[in-house]
Amino acid sequence: MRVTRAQAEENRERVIETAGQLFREKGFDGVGLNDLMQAAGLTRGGFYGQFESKLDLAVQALNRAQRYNLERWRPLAEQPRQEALRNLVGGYLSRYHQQHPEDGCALAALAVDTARQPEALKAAFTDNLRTFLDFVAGLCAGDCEEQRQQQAMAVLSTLVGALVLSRATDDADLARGLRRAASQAALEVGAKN
Amino acid sequence: MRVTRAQAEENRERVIETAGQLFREKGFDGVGLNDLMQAAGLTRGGFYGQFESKLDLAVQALNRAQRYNLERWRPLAEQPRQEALRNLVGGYLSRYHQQHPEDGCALAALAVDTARQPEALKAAFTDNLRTFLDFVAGLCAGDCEEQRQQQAMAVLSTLVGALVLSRATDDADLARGLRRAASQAALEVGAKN
DNA sequence: TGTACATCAGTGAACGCGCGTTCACTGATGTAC
DNA sequence: TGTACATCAGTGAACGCGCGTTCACTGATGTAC
Repeated sequence: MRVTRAQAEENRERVIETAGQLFREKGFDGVGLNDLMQAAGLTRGGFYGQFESKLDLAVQALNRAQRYNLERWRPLAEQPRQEALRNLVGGYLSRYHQQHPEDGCALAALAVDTARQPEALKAAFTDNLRTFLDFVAGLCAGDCEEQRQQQAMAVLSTLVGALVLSRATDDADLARGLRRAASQAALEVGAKN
Repeated sequence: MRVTRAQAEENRERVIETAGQLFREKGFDGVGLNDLMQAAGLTRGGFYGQFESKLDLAVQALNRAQRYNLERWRPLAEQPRQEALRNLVGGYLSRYHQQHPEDGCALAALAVDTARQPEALKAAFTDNLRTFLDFVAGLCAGDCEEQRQQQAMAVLSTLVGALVLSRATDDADLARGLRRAASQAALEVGAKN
């Protein structure tokens, strides 16, 4: 049952991406390696040929998911700042993003889970958080770098909080209210100079 | 091994409170009924004499934890609005709250977990969220109820996001930066009229 | 107030199940000649 | 280029363990007389 090296690498990648989706949807503890490998079209036993441990995979899946996620926002940097910020906020607090954690920001989907996991994962989370903050800071209107960093921290906190709360409620109106109110506040905070 | 009715009731309460702490610390999936009952000084088997299911307990524990939590903030309503809001924000984004989810806001500690759980739990979460939003709205400075509600949603989103992110990072400076920047933004948003 | 007995809070073993991880094995791939 | 063999990606059974849940049992509590 051996497989081409290229095929093996492709399998490995598919496991990482599938894991990224499943973890964001169900949490680290909510996904078994069996489900995971099956979802990637492989069998249980192959896992330890590809990864050191579940934690090892978690680190890679978090990195991958957030890298892809950032890549999707990246084009915004071409737009005028204010417009870009508006688009970021609008996209981040869209109904789609609320309803599809598996295809969204890993920081929001996995922050609480990460807080309960070993240092290795928190370190990876921190890297990704910093990268995203830098990106958001680039869309903020403050007139010095330090101010833009602070704006980015406030803006991202608002976005993540609203997303996380809106996902936890069963009331669609309340969820929309949260996203709307947070959008407005985030824009105000980020567009000041 | 039968026990006084009063004692039984006391045991039940202790299980609910212990569960509230453990769930906030380790998540719903991170706590087994065995650990839980042991932490409450009882044995595994007694659980189903007291509760219908783990989900049933989760609902009660979430309600209890958030009720206690709100009671602690309640005295702020006696203070002048602006001061009260400052105290709420300062306390919510304190280092202590960051480091002690088990003794803090259940909305922040369990939002992501709740999003992955059955409707019954999301409904309970929603009730508690509404109650907390009403309380926060009472400390906001907007000049009509609707505006204060929107301010409360934005403020709480900012608080929850900053808390959740600060807990997931291993960098104490970054965590402090997030709490600071979010504090300032939340105050600005909530104190406007 | 004292005795006889029904109630039921809590015990601890057991249920089937899925977890993360290990391992002997398979057989196509990649390599050496 | 063709053959012989070592490598190793992936398989599937098995490991010990803890999960949520069930249940027969115990014995002090609460109740009826």
